[in-house]
Amino acid sequence: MPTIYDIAKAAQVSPKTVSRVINSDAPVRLETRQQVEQAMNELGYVPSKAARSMRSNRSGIVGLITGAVSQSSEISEPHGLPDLFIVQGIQRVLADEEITLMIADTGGLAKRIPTLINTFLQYRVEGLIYVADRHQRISLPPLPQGQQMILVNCFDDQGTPAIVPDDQKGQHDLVLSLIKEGHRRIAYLCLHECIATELRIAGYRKALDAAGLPFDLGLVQCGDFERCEEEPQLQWQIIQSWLALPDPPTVICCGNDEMAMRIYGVLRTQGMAVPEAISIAGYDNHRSIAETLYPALTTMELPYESMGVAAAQRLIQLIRNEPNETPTLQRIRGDVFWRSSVIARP
Amino acid sequence: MPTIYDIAKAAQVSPKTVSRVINSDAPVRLETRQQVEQAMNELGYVPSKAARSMRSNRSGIVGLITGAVSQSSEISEPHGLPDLFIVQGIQRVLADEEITLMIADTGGLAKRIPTLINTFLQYRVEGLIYVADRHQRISLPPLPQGQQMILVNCFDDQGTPAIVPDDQKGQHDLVLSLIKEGHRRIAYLCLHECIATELRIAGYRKALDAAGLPFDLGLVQCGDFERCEEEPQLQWQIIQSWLALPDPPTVICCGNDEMAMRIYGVLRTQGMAVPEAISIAGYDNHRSIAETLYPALTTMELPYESMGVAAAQRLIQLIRNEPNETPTLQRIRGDVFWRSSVIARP
DNA sequence: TCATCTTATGACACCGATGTCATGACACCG
DNA sequence: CGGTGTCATGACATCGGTGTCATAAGATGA
Repeated sequence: MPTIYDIAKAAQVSPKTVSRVINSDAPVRLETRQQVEQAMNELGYVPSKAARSMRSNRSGIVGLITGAVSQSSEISEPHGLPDLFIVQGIQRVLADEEITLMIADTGGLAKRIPTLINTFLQYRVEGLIYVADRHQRISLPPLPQGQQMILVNCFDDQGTPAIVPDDQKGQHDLVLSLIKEGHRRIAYLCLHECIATELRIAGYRKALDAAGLPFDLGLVQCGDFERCEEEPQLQWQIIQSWLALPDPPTVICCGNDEMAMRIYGVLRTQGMAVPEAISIAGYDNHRSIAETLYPALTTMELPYESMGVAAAQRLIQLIRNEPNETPTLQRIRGDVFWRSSVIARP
Repeated sequence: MPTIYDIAKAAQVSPKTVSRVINSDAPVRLETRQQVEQAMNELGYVPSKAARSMRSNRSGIVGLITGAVSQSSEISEPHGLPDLFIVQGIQRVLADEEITLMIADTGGLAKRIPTLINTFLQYRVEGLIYVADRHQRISLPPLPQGQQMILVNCFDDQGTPAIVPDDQKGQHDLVLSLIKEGHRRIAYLCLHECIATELRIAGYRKALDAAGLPFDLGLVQCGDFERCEEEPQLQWQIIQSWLALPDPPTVICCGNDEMAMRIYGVLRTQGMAVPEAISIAGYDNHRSIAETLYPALTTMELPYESMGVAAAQRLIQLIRNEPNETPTLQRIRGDVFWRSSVIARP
């Protein structure tokens, strides 16, 4: 691979002049410039980032760490991996700023994180991004003084800037649009207990309150049985108990689109048509499910791409030392995606 | 960020001795080593890859380019993105070899590829990996002499080493296991015309041949209507025409798991139970669909992770200049995942 | 016409690591 | 006791760029 010295020799100028042509940071005579450019083309010159960043102390690299990390377990569950959209959002913003993204995966093992961070530090990354696979509280090892970091889909107690989905507002908006379509009895088949579930139940309740509808504790049940053998039966039992009520629900909100997909199966096995017999709503807008299901699924977007964009923009602000008045915890809102699994009620 | 000079000063030795402690490539007196190590801990020393790679000419980086690139179109379709598994497989192998992966995304725009490659060359990557989002023929710009590259999920005409799924063997194995379970009339609702479809139809036919079953052209139909409004009706028309045959199929192979999911919906709308009335098989083993559908979907694995592993291993061989007798085009096989959407026929 | 300024260029040091070679202190051997 | 070998360490150059300063040529102005 040729260097500026090779180019300098070929163009019969000094290396510094070649540098000036490359960076156009000082005037160069047209004729000289052309000689240099010709030499660069002929020799196929590619500048060395290593040499450059050594001199300038700016690597142009941002490091990203992903993986299923929680304080509690080390289970790497086969996740749907739509959190890749977060990465895509980040990537897009960084690419525009000519920043290169280095990605490392924990493979679900939290203990690998310090090693990964260390590798990134060796490359003198200008910033770090940690992406969790679900909304959670985390705790990462301390970083060297001055090293910028952003958390995505998670947050910590040390005041690290964090980007999370606005789960409360999300469920709130979804339920509110159901109410607007005439639904009065709204069941919620939620996920296991976690931060997202907690927030979403709060949002669900708030929406009912806002519409002056009563909150019926019986209409909120955990429908997440971790895909065990008996899950369909257990889910059907819950639904049956709801249907047996004097005032049964007209729509079921599911904890996520995957659960909604399974509920489609359960209902149809029992001869209940969606949405004619009962409406179904999901959460996540996991497009390969929501758009593909038949009928297509009404759902609330988990704004992964927007979160990625927000994270990258915030990190760039930090790197450039620009002033920002964003709160530490930045909540990103999604949209309701209205499809045919919910029908209006008079 | 401290350098070896800072460490050297603190430990009262020469920078070279610090280097020796770090690399343990020459004997250092125990006492001296401890002084140096203490200084490194106290100052929080992190070696600079940039400086290192400049001296050694080895960056320890491999660049990966992904994105929907084809010769024809520039449409970035909302793909299920399970090709992330390819990246994970690659990542895992490279991490073990202490190679860092840099990932760039074309965002579906082929014209960005030269720029991305150039960026990687600036970092002096030791190898490049190009991952396509579906099995296809591609054509990439030429690389500098000696720059190693591997294609994944695609291949070219220049003899670049490539890793692709063995689509023919895959469909062949799937159909063969259906036959083993007693199915004699096997319908195939395939995807639009593409390399994978071509190969899979060949595999389907070969399996029938091997079992001495006749190939009925009428049982192979394209069921891919690009999610248009009328798709369910069109698909049902095809299925209806099959059911009207004097000897109707007992199982339908779908072009992928997404299509299988939609067929579940269509069949149930028409009051047909899966698998009692008719069995369904998919392709891809897109787990968030196959395992979540009810009943769970029998399908052929698209061995993305294995492909990633194979690609990384092959690249490392190339980088290390190890001899290898692998053919240019390396086909990776997957397994049949037998679930409850197919029942045995007597 | 000479001082001053601008333009175009080069010489040289430096970023942070490592390879090469030199050197001083011992140990060992004949 | 002198020659040889090993061990532990340091001086110095080098990788490929860029920042700083110097300098020569030509333009401008008093």
